[in-house]
Amino acid sequence: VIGRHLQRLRARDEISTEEEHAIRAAVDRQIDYPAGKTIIRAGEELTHSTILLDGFMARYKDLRGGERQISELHVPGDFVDLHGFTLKRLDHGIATLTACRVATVPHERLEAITRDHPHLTRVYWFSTNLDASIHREWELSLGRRSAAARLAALFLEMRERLAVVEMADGPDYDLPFTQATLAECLGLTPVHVNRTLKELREQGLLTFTGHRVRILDRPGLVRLADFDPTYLYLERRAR
Amino acid sequence: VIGRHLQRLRARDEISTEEEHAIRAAVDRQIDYPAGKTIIRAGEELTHSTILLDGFMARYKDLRGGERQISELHVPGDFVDLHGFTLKRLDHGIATLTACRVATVPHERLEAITRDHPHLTRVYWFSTNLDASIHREWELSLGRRSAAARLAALFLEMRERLAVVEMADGPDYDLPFTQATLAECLGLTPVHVNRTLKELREQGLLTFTGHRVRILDRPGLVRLADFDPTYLYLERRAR
DNA sequence: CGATAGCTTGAGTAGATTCAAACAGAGTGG
DNA sequence: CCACTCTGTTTGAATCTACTCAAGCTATCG
Repeated sequence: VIGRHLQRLRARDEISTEEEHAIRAAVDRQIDYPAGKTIIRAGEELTHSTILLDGFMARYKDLRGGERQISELHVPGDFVDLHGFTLKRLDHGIATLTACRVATVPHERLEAITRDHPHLTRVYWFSTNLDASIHREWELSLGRRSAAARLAALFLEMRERLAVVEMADGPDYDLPFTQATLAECLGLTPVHVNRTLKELREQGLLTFTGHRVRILDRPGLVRLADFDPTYLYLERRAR
Repeated sequence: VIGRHLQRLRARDEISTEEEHAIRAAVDRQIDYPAGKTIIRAGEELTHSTILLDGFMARYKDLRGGERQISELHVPGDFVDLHGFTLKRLDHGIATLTACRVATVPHERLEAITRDHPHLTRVYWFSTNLDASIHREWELSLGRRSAAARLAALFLEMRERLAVVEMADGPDYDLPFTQATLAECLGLTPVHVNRTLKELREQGLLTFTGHRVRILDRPGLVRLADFDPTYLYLERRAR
């Protein structure tokens, strides 16, 4: 069940079979959620963390006026609230974007890992630092990229991340989001996302229809977004 | 020398004297930098991490066109590139905003801490997760807050963070930044920052002159920004 | 077949940008 | 000591990107 999670970890570091066993032993139970459900509310006390097995989730923060900002998207294999292990309460909510299956990991078992598996601890620490790196790239998008460049950067990022868990067919992949969800990621309105998608389509850069992304001109998109995937830390590092 | 760093850690968790000794032993040497110097370039291989003892620093990412986005500000006591311990190369640059004094900590000593001090390891892991939490709050600002609300949120955040290391005089504090630096934090142009600061001043909310922030109407600012400081995790947690 | 969610397009507006110029203050050298 | 420069701040005018409000469209589902 935890295969994609291991793929994700092994894309960046070596995981010994002993460590693999420790991870498998840490997993408690599996849960299924419907689409559009908040599974963790901001400020809630946490006793376990959650590995996303299947489906898409989002971390989000809201403003009083109801404006929502998604701060990160999660794909299968991601530890969606591993940071909750040290934070104990989250500063944000986590919601499903599609139907999802997750595995839970009790915090006391994570604590045991920090006692007994220093290397694996660093791997998981790295994993939360990777989330922070993605946050920084999104800050760059939100602060300095045009609407078109933001969309390009988002679609390029999702392709790389989905490819790690073998969920991309070459340049194409499924992304079962509404345009309103994209707007919440990009700090735009749904209407403007719609217009900008049309632009990208008319320029032959990509299409996004029926919840599927088709990348038509990757070099063009990379140029438009000034996309540099090093922030995803996809090189395997020596132990 | 490391007093503010300990203050910062102890604002959030208990640090035993034994752990304090371990931290002091991990510190290698002190370095002084002038203002406006990039001390770590994106992608550079890292062998040590850096505690900011005095002065202000920023993490930043640039776009091809030269637009710069600051992703986080650092105040004295912060471990500015602790995440570099697990990432090994940073996805962003780090620059001084003022003259700074830092202490360096070799990565092999951090690795020793992960072997010998599980609780302290979690404290430092928490610390990088706190950085990520600040990133998320900034994503919210950049994506959904108006220019005035972004400024308000930034000034409120800096007051809280500086108060932890006793660098705030009640509601006022020194913030030796130019308006251009604020613009790079907030995803705005310097011109618009200037106009928006004027607005805040005319509404009696705050003044920012001569590198000093004077908070005149905190409730008004909190309302304007919808500021909720829980993302700074300032409550002391039980061990 | 109507209801609903999501997508699309149009028209008018607002917030932020760009370009430009003027101004203030600190530091420098003659 | 004063002209000069440099950096940073301030203001104005024109423009543009993205937003708002609104309506029409499409596909899906009970």
